[in-house]
Amino acid sequence: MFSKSCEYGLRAVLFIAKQSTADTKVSLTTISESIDSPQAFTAKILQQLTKSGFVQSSKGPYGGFFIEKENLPTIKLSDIVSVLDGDSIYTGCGLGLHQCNEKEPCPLHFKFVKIRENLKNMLETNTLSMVVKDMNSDIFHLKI
Amino acid sequence: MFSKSCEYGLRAVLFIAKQSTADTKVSLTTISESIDSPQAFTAKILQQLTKSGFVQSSKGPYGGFFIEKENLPTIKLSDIVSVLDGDSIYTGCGLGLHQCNEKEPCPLHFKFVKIRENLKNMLETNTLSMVVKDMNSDIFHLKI
DNA sequence: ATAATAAAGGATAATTTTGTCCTCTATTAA
DNA sequence: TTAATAGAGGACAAAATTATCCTTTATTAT
Ligand code: FES
Ligand code: FES
Repeated sequence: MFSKSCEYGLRAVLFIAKQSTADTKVSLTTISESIDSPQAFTAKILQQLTKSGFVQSSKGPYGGFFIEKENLPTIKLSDIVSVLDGDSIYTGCGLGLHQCNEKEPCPLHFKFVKIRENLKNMLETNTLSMVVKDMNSDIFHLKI
Repeated sequence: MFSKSCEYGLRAVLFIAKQSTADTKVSLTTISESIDSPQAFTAKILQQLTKSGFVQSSKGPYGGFFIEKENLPTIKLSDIVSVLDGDSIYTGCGLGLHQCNEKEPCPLHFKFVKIRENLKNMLETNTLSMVVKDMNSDIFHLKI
């Protein structure tokens, strides 16, 4: 469904978001150990997310990655997915036709659209605050 | 959502299925031109589908690919997807955790499961006959 | 039998994705 | 001002996916 980059990215963002509710910055090492992802690769992904402004970073001792608390309610999961995987998952044809539209649809278009809309809706209605709140229940995991 | 192999495979199967309702065998060349896919690559995909029994083939002049008419109502889209992409799309964790289950779910598990079930249900309830029937309406395309 | 047709299959290549390594830059504390 | 820490970024490497080429095998008509 998502690329590895996007999977790692979402897990990293959720981890950072959770820590940020307690004003805790987290280092790359902590992140990659906590979400069980390849460290250097995760660094690249976090670079994209900091460039796009959804994640903040600070260098040097006591530095690390964090998300501004006031942004947690406004950042949607779809924002992260868009940065890392683009929006072909929302707009692309499920059968790989070059353009997806109702005028020249593939035979599965109207069936795919429903599923795509479900996914889009789920990712757009869930903000980081909302997911982090769930994560207070300790049944949820970001690794293994 | 699907790999290129699976996209080409589904398009090829739908094309073959449509022709098979008129007892017409189709050659690789015809298929790849009709669905706008790389010919040699499509051949590999069709090999997998013939090995797995969903598609038939015959060599030599007047040969080509076809699907037994009586199988059209029983072959589901999910059968094709399983052959070409496996079933990780049905059972894998959306955030890439090694195992997806309700005991140690990722924070998006219960949201993902709904979407996965929608997709699974769509692919399992649509047989080749059903999709081919739609394809009689000439608004549907398999290329461009 | 022979030539033509068409799929099967092996080997290889190109491209994309995934992943690593090393140096540079910024920040902090001592 | 120096040493230590931590992200940024460039170069490179491995692996997986996508794609091509060529030979072999089977079938058909002549
Ligand atoms: S054209 Fe295929 S999903 Fe819209
Ligand atoms: S554990 Fe992530 S989707 Fe089930």
